[in-house]
Amino acid sequence: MSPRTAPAAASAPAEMAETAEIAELASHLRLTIARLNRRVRQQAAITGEELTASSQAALATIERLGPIALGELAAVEQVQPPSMTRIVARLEEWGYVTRVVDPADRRVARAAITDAGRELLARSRTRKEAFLAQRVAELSASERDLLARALPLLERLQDDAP
Amino acid sequence: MSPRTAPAAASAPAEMAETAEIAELASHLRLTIARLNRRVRQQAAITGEELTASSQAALATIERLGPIALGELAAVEQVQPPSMTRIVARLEEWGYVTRVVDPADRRVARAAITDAGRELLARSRTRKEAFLAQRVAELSASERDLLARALPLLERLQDDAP
DNA sequence: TATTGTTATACTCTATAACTATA
DNA sequence: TATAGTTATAGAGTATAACAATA
Repeated sequence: MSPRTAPAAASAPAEMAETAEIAELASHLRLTIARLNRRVRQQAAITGEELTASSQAALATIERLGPIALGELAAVEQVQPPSMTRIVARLEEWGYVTRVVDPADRRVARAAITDAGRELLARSRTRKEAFLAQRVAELSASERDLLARALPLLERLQDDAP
Repeated sequence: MSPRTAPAAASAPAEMAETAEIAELASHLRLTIARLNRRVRQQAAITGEELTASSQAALATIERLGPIALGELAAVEQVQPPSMTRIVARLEEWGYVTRVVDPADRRVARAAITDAGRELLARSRTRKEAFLAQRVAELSASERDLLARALPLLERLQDDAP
């Protein structure tokens, strides 16, 4: 079974307190995520990061899921198809992906990563000069460990249909 | 002293591995934060959340730091002054804040929260129907605890000048 | 002159609606 | 007809540059 628990209602005092605590945590998380995201995006613009977070996330997914249909990619990345069309068009323009029409069903366009794309991802993953990496480096080892363990939870919060 | 450590360079093999791990963590964190933020924003738009994350974050800071000058508020929220002018103008329009000109220095405009603003914040903090709150509720108690402990770290990553 | 905030303008990201090509 | 993707268009959020008011 899954490690998730889903309280249906809050009746006893303890459960009500828990519900309030959950709502508070969610609210706090939302604000923190938004602020941190803004900060990172701004800093990336200033220091001339190579890709925006959306483009980089799409590229990472293209690398991970091989030649992937744009519709599927849009679903994975939680954006609408037209947005993904744009993102992939730009990645292609810059030489990080290629688009191949599926021979079996010529309506389908698949995106595949290029060597340049792979190099870019590898580079960004080891960029120790980037803003966020510098900040992470300022944490203690145990704090980084805590962050690393919390990361899968953040990913799960955004996953589709539980 | 602070619990932070800042390795100046990576010379020994162990340090190099650590540096790579830090960069990887930062990269992963960036992508996760961006995706989660996108998801939350999108969902908020769909379900008609009362305020966007930026506005709500600004409002929360106005509540916390009392009548605050717009420039200071912009610095705290990590946005440029013109952006904050817009955000506060909208909050004022909707009746959640008031703007008062500082009598001592009439160039300064201070934003203060209204009763309606306080009520809105309280409401949003206990909104258990919101997308993120539902997802957080699906975590186990120990997972929520982990998240709660990681949150201050995320806040510190975005703080100014280490 | 220097500082605080505003106005004017533009850019990026993303969405919805309408369209094209293929099945 | 139904589906995959694209084009056209619009809106939110934020930035920079130029400006006004006050010190």
